[in-house]
Amino acid sequence: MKKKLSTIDIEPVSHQTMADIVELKLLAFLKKNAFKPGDALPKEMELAEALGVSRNILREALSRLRMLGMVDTKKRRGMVLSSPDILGSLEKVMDPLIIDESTLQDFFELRLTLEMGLADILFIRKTKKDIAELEKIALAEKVRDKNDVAFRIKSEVEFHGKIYRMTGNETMQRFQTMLLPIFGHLVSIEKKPAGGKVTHLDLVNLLKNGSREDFRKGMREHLEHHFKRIVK
Amino acid sequence: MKKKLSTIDIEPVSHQTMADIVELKLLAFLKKNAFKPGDALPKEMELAEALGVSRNILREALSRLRMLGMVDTKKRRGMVLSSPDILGSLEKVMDPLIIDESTLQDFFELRLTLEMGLADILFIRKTKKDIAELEKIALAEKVRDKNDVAFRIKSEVEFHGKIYRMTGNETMQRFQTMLLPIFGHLVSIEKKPAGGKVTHLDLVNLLKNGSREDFRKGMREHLEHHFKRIVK
DNA sequence: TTGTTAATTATGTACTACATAAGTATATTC
DNA sequence: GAATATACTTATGTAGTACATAATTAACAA
Repeated sequence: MKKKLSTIDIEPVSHQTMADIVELKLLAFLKKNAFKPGDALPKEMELAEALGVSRNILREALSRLRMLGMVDTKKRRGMVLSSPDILGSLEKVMDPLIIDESTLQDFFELRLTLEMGLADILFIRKTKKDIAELEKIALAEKVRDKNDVAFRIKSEVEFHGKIYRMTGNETMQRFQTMLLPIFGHLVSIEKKPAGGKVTHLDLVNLLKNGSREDFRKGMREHLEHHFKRIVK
Repeated sequence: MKKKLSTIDIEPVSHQTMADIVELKLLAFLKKNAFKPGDALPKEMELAEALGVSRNILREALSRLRMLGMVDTKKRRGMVLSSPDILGSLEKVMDPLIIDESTLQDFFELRLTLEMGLADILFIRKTKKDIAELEKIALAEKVRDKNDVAFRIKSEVEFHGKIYRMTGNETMQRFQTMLLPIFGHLVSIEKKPAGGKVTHLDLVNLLKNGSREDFRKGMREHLEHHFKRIVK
């Protein structure tokens, strides 16, 4: 699915460098030995010798694992395996400008899918307090000029962001925040004032008084505009 | 939310190394100059000098970007920015053994949310051929012993994997594949024979003859067992 | 026990040297 | 003159050495 720059659709020969290989070997080493977070790793020199590469190369590979948050290193003390920050690397790469079109579309759909699936968790975790806050956001829109594009976008982000926060799922939340630029990038081209028949306020009321399914149907209507973008 | 190994919940002082800083500076440099895939980057020595670090350090940072698939380097030709493989880094880190419990739970919920949201795209993209293949998978389960755990798991993976493939969304598909080990890890503890009142075959029929909402309700029933795991 | 100092050591950074592959220019052949 | 072969150049890939730095340990003093 990855779009090639050239017209010839052929995979270039893989240029595996030593760092690439060492990285894979380290990952395999960690999995094979069932290392757990907190476990101490061998010293750089020991690893380098065992792998038969220079300390330079080893450090390039280690640097990658460090970036992923998989290993922590402290001077003198050595290296320890740690719980990686899963989404950290994703965040670094999430730039609409360098992601190819087809993947952008994929993420767009992924976000819509999430939004449609939120109802279940939402109805398990929703609290009166959260709903009140959400309502406040929705109400603030009423008093504003509907043609104020900047405000509309800000409000849109705020509302849906709040919904994700209401799930209590930090990962989901981060994921959504990460997807925002993509969403913005894709819909920025559109000129329509967006928003379907179901408003944010309607959604709040469905969350308050409606059923899970009612809310979901409302959300679907609300997102109808975006679903138009999905083609067979 | 990140669980600490120690009982003392305090953030350790950040040990930013030169490689960390250079990595960030490079990312900022790329974004600021609005580099697009295919654009040529300055040479290593030029970058190193501009940043005031040794070539070693620069290469550690570049190695990270290379891993992310953001830059491609060829001898003599230099470096070019490229469309990163977004999920590539995620796949490397997705190891249930080293991910902390709370994040695992988050991903579990994320997967359920996706599954519940799939109906919309599914009903846009479904084809007779795909449904027939899905039915074949579901039918194969009938003739097998229900206590054959290995087969049950394999079939479960196959069925839901097929559903994701039916979306035509490669990213979503990869994402699901990536989440499988986590799912497996979390449900491996359970002894129940899983499976709610709605079977795979029921889902196939709903996909064939039912509405979007019918299918979604069926899916919810089918996953009810898993939703039990989600607590307030 | 507490506090200070010195020695130790593994990581962090810099620098040099050379190998290698991929362009570029030159020379050769027909 | 076009095509091929050759030598040259250059930027990345890898190796090795040297030293700075911070954290740990040990020894010692108050």
